[in-house]
Amino acid sequence: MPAKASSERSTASGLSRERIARVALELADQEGLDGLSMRRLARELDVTPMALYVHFRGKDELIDAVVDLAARELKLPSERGPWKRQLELLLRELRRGVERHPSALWIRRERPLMSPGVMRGPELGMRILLRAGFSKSDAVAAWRALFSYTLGFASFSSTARVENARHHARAALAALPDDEFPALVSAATEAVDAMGGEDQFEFGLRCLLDGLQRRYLDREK
Amino acid sequence: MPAKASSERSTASGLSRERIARVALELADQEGLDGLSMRRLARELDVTPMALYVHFRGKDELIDAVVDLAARELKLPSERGPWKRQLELLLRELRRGVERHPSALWIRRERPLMSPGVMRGPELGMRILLRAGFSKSDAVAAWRALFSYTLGFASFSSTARVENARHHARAALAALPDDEFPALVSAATEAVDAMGGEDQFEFGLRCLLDGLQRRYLDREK
DNA sequence: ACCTGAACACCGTTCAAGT
DNA sequence: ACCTGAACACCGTTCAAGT
Repeated sequence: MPAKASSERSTASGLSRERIARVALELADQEGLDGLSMRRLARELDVTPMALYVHFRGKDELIDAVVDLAARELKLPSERGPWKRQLELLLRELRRGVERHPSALWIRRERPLMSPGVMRGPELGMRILLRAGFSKSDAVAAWRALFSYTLGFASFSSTARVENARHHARAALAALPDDEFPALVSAATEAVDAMGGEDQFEFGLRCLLDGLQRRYLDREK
Repeated sequence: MPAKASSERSTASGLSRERIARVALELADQEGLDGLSMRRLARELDVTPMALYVHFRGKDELIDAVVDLAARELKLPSERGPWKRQLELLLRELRRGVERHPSALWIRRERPLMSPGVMRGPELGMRILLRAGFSKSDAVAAWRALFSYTLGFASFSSTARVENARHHARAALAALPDDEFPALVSAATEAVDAMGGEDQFEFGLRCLLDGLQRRYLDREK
């Protein structure tokens, strides 16, 4: 019987694309992106490194599957209520997804991954914007801005990183010469306290949404 | 005589933190972040891998020096004119810096780097915001949003990546089932055309600045 | 102080072989 | 079709030794 390529049937040793990707995601979550190696993953699965190459062409393909898997976990919000509220919920969920699987974000470095799993978020975002009255190209621009802000915040202000980073930051800020960095030194306490909070994220997000509405929607009235 | 990228003559013992970091940055620019290895860098410098460890404790310390070097290249704008204009110029320059040295961005993954070189930008940003009338904690929040947006855009919408990515994106969007992704498929042309332009960046930036002004400054009047 | 050379414990991947 | 085992060309870093 011919098997579909994407079928999740497990073989004698219990290996399948599904299972490999899931264990790889767990491994990356626990040990960080550097901990996710083909050899380490094979060890985790009690299998030879080369066994993985039966299911994936190489590490890149495996990694794409891992990111897609992580993206599928997102619980997309319902499409009810004001458009700004819908986008808030969507981007909050996107950020929480990245928070859960930080390494999945850094995996998407050079090549843009556009598998169906990862495109569910963008699809919903575009739908909300189009329905709100944005033209196609305005909607694309608006989504781009919202998306950049959200992933940028998750990348450089993640709470996970912040917990480890806070004392480091405090020391680094204290070490800056205050004749050269007066603004930073004077606001050091505020800066450290403010690192990576969910509130900070939501506040910036609302500012961006306000601005988008003004520039794209209100101008025609 | 083999043509070297670096112009200055190196004597037999001409190794220094400065020179090592500069060659490392060139290497990362040319070959990507994966091309920057201690062994490869040593080969480039006609030296044993271990010679580098005389000047740097390890790869992490070297990499911090590389990022700091890249950050020092930024030509910060003058502090004249309206505050929104000043921030526009600053963040545009920040984005261009990342565009010039894409790998420097991805280096800052786990640990937050706060060397004097990289803090010049944040310092100026904070100064502008404080002078504009933002309170300390509002200024921190505002900078955080602007910074996240800028680096997020540079990370996920870089023109460098886009040139390589455009046809890939076109194919990937075309491959999405349009009953499941109606919004994306209908705006595919706009989405591909709009990828990573400088205009897109500036437009989103202005929206964010507008929103920040409304939420933080105008509310008190 | 500055650099070399050998060594250790890792990588991703190819290739030939086993079942 | 699925997996093993050995091999190749890489890593970062330690340690002892040379100058």
